[in-house]
Amino acid sequence: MPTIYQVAERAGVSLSTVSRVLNGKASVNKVLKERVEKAVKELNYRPNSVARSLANNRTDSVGVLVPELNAPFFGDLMQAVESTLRAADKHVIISVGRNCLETEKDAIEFLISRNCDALIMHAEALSDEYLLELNQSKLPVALVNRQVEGLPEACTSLDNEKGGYLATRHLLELGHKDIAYISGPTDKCDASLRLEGHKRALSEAGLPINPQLIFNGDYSEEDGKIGLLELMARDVPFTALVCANDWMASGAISCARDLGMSLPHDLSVVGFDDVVFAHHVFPRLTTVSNPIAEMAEMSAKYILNKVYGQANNVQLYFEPSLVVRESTVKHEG
Amino acid sequence: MPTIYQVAERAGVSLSTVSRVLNGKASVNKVLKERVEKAVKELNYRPNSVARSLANNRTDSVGVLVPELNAPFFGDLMQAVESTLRAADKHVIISVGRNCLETEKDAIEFLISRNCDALIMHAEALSDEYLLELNQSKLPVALVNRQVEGLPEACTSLDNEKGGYLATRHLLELGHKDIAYISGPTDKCDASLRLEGHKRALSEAGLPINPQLIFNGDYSEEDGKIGLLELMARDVPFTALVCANDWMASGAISCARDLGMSLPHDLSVVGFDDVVFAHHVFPRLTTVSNPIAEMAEMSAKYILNKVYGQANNVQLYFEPSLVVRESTVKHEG
DNA sequence: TAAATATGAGAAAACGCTTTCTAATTGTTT
DNA sequence: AAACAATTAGAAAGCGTTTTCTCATATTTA
Repeated sequence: MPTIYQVAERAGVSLSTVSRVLNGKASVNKVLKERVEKAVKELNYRPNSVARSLANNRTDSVGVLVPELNAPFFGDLMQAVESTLRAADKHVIISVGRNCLETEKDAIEFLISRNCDALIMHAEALSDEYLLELNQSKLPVALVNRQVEGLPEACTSLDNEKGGYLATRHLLELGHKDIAYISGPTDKCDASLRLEGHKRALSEAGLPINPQLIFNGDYSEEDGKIGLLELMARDVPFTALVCANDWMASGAISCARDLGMSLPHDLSVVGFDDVVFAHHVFPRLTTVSNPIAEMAEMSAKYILNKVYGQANNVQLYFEPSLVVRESTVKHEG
Repeated sequence: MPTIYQVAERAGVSLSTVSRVLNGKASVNKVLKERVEKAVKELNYRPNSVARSLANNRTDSVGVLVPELNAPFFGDLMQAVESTLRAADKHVIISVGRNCLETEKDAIEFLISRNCDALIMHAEALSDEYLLELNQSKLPVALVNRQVEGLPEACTSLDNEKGGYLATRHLLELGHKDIAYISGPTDKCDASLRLEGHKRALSEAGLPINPQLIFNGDYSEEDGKIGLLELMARDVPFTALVCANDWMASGAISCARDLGMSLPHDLSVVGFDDVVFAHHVFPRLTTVSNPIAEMAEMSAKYILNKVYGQANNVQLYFEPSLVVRESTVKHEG
């Protein structure tokens, strides 16, 4: 590997001059500049990014923390972040947090020890305070799909309340009056907001909120199944079901079918997130779109602005929309 | 951020000594060692990984190239690589190749410019020669799910031929005699091997190979649909269908249902890969498992051995197995 | 034309480590 | 007890850049 010295020697200039033409920050005599460029080509010189980082105190790398990698939702997130950052010649260091406080902290320590210039994360276990402190003391952070108090411009988020509202209103418009709800873990704000939206839709329609029709799940497919079984065991009839994410919707649907129900006729189901498999489930799932890829892209652009001096427009707040497929039908009667 | 100098000063030793206790390579007087460790704690010192890399000429980072990130198959791969490498304190730099020669080359250039110590890739467009040269001249590579001539120990792969064979034999055992096949792109060796396996199963059963029952797709969901339509248009009856991956199987299944067929009764379908959504499709998909996560883990371990002096056992060759679910049933009659 | 200012290029320090080389101290052998 | 070997610590060079500082040359102004 040739170094900047060999380039300088070959071009007959000092290494400072080479550095200057490479970085284009200071003006260099045209003749010398051309000689340097020629030498760079001939030697096939590529600057050593490690040495550059040491001198610069920046690594051009951004740490990304996600709960897991083998899930469609986070795949979309990663894809968007990678391509946005890559286009700016930054690289992405990934790290997995498993939705667990310890692991998330570890992962962040790991990324810090790797001298990332910034962090983009979809972190669920970490407290607001921790994130605030991190952002102030160590390095800039961007949060995807989460609001944290005190970091208004660093957070992209979705109007989850509206999402829950849209899901339920859709069912109401189809004539359903008895609507069950399988929630995500209510200590997570997205889950509780979705539930809020559901309740608001019911209230607006003048319908009561029956706690017997609400089950708290953990967002897993398994809990979709368990939730449906539990709701049915309570013996309060319902003709439609809203699930706080697509995984639980899928679990509930296959459970319903195993129970001998005919879908969507016997039960209309709405999901949330519109992940890639939503149209693989049968009947194809009516769901609420979650623009995770766009949110992730905006988080990346925010970092590009904040840390690398770019000037992209960034949108922080996103609206969900309803995607009507075949898992919901008019209530007859 | 404290540097090694401040630690040395505080401990009253030279920075060489600090370095030695940190790296544990040379022996250091017990008293001094303790003083250094105390100073490290008190200052909360963390070595600067960039400076270390510059002195060391290694970055403890491994580049990973995948065609895409928002697909379950590659999510599994990434997850396995990340956790294996992370456990060894190496970090993963990701890069996306889009299955396109230009992009894959770009991605590799990008990773090289980032001074990765090694590359792990699922590359489909790059030629064997290119990979060989890369491995010899620049940096060690590991190939996931691909055989390349001349790099026997660097490749993990699956017995695709056997996978195709298993899929078709399963249908034969269920009494099917007229079995259609939707292949992947036959210029990719995994696709052509799967097809070989299919043919061998037919031959062993004494059945003819009818080219009218074979359609060449491109592994996309869309082509599963197109393939089924085309096969049916050819007017050669069949009661079962093998698809060279789960995406095409899913496309074919939903197309069949749209055509008014009742599955699995009217058509048994087998997929390939057993990706996460295979059990979301209805009927739940019978498919051939592809141990991509294990292959990826082994590729990571190979790199750990080769580049970082570890001594893991690595398995390079994997056997697929059949996962029977509900999309295949006995042929009646 | 002389003095003052701009411009461009080289020398050298700095970034924070690892590692080789040298010197000093300790322990071993006869 | 003297000579030698082994062990351990410090000094300093090196990794490949960026950037500040300095100086020489070119340009402008009076």
